[in-house]
Amino acid sequence: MPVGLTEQEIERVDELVGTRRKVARGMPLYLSGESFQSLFAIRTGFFKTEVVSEDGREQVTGFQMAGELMGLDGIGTGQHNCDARALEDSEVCVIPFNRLSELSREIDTLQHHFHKVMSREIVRDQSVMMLLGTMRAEERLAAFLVNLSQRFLSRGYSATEFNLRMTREEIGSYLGLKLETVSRGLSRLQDEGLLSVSNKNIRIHKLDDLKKAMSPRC
Amino acid sequence: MPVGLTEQEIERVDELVGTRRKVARGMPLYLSGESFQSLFAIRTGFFKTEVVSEDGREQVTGFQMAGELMGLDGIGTGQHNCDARALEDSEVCVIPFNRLSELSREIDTLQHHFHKVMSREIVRDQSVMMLLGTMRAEERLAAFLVNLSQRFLSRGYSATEFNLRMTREEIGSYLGLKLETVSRGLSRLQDEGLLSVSNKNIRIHKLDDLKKAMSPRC
DNA sequence: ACCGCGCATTGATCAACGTCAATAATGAGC
DNA sequence: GCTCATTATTGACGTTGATCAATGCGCGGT
Repeated sequence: MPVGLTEQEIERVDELVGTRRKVARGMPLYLSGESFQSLFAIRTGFFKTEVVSEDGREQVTGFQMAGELMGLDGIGTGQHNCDARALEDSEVCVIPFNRLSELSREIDTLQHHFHKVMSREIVRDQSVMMLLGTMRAEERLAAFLVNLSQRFLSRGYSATEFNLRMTREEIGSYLGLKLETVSRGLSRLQDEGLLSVSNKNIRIHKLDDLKKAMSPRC
Repeated sequence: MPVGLTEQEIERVDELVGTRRKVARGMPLYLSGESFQSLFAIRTGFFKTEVVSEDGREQVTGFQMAGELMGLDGIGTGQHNCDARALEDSEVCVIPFNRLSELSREIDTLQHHFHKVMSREIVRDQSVMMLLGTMRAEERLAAFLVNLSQRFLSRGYSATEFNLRMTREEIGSYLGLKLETVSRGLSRLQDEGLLSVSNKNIRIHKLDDLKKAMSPRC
């Protein structure tokens, strides 16, 4: 949350958070087409966001964890443009968007912070475009795991040992691969000694080499 | 530009636009790493945005035309995160970001409009992710052409006859394909009678069928 | 108007990934 | 603790798009 606020301002930002909401594993936080009213800040848990095209194609557009903001895609049209679904039992803070708008008009630090969050989401999406447009299957997997690793680390968890919350199919959808290719890729990274896979449990042995595996074949 | 403003507000939004800037074909509007100060609204011309990864990979992340806003990616870090380059001689309005921030704190219509623009950019990026993640080469090409067609139409130009401003290689980079694949795809769409290609000139004969060509094989 | 280089097209071959299929392992629910 | 459905692994094979290569064309610059 933004720093550099007066105590009074902090109080007002606190009261901005309307309610909390629990979302059980597998349940939607919101669905595409629903009216957009609020943003959601994840307190605990893990989500995926997924877009469904007219012809029925599904694409996972991201995995979100504690501290991240969801729902930004709904501002433009007033309707949510993707489904957000909990991958484990989760809890979110509900942030009514019109109150956020009002308050950010009064507290410029809040305004600036909000703009930064939106901009970073754009940059994140662009790096996924790069991944999908230019990387080979094993490189995508390595990039995906390194990204997860860094995000766990920044939350105080281990960067080298964690449990995946999503299935191979969901990983594949996110990375533009089929689930079999994801499975083979993980097996291959394991064979190369970079990590151990046991179902959803990942132990990274050589994080440096995994980072190198994001780049074209050595 | 936003509607529903008083005359006084319109004046103030007008004075927000600091200067204009001309960018010759091939020249950068900004480069990755440069300090972010302003957003740019395209008055005339055509741009591409491109990200370059650490290991040297390049990915075109979008093509922008008159009326569209560029530079949103720089807000989060204070530095531009991609290159923006003119594909033809162009002119932009320079919008100093700190003045936009101030003014949007006073004019809520402006604030809301700005938030919508950012949100739509996120949604646009997600639909590119869908394209890159799930579509086959010819489907991507069809989707690309249909998108261009609609954007020309909404600007008062022909939806069925236009000139591409970018090379096959740039199209390929955007679509996650090699330039040869782009060329073959265009030839194939031509053979199927959906359109005519003559270098950069495109004439769409069957827009409906082209839209259908975005979906999996019939 | 001309020249030259960048851009586009097309063909042949190849590798990566998808598809289809069979089996195994896991864990959620009773 | 057991069972079944879901998820994951692995193999064999097919297809798509990448790669390599050669040729032709057009347009920008002088």
